Amino acid sequence: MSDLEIKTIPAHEQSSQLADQIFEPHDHAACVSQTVAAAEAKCIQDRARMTETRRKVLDFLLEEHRPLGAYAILDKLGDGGQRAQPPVAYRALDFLIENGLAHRIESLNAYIACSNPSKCAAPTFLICQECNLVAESFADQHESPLRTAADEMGFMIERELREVSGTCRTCHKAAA
Amino acid sequence: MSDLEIKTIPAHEQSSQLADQIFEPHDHAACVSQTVAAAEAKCIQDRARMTETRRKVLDFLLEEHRPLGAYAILDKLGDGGQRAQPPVAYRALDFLIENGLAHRIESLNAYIACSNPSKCAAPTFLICQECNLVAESFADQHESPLRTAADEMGFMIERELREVSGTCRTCHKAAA
DNA sequence: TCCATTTTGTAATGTTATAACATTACGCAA
DNA sequence: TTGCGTAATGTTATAACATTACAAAATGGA
Repeated sequence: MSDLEIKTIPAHEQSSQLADQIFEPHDHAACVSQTVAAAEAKCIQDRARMTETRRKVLDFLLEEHRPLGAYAILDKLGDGGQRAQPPVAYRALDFLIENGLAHRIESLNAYIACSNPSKCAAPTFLICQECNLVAESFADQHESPLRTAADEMGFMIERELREVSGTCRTCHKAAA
Repeated sequence: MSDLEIKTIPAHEQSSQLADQIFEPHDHAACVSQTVAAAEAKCIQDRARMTETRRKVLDFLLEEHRPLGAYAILDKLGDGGQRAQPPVAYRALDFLIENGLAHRIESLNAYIACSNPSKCAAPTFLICQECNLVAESFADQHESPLRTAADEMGFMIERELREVSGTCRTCHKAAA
């Protein structure tokens, strides 16, 4: 752990983790335990089984707010010994994604834990190209110009993918 | 060519090809020649070289409003004979993308010709999961909730990726 | 014409993802 | 506790997508 100054977030605010806290020093242990708790609650509610492999993969994804490639996950699963086979990681990832506990970042071919399993739907990702941290924005997208355009042409939206790359405030300040 | 009814689009409107025309029968020959003309003009303007391979790849991408995978392009380049090596396709695609003549659809790992090289910036893709057609929407995104959220947290946007999957009007009607 | 730069050809390799099928573990009811 | 059905995992093979490296050829300008 670093000895940077840590912001403490009141418990009642933690469940609505703001995207920009990701890009700054924060109480990450709390961040993890809170997300794990939400994930477990969601599994119980949805009668989904959180097995050992799935749990491990979720833990790996939660280590940092940085996406992991499938093969990085396999390496971690192998842990120095023999590396697990691809389907092991992909199946766990499929489970986590189907149950809203993780997301795939299409522009990076990589995966990240959902930072708020209880209220996440159609998230937007903010990807900092400097520090590689990725935050989820929960900004309401119901009124987006895109939805209006789709509506007008009779296009039924099923899945919406939004990924934004750029520079976070912290990295931008550092560069100046 | 099919003998479906064709809509003729006045020349002065062709340069602002509407996304929903993609999903319906339209004068595709005009569509192609118009886009090729715009692409050539852009190359001259930007002092970019439209070589034979690049031209072929652009032609392949223009055949239909459907994305092509890199290896499909390689097959077409080989044309029954020996298949070209991956870098041949990827270099041509890089060129086309850098010069705004083609786009990569991240959620499909595939590529599509830009339907309006002269005015395309930060497009949104509408992907029909039934017919696999992909349209670009040029809806203005300057006022999106996402931009506001990014602004507020000091995140500098460099690249914006928007891909929407669903069902186009034509396929939706057909299903009913 | 010569030089510098861009483009092309080709081989090798790396990375990501799925298919197919055997085996094991788990939840539950008899 | 046993047996059964389902879910999950292990394993092998392969498909699909992408990059690196380097030599040869073409191109355009001095």
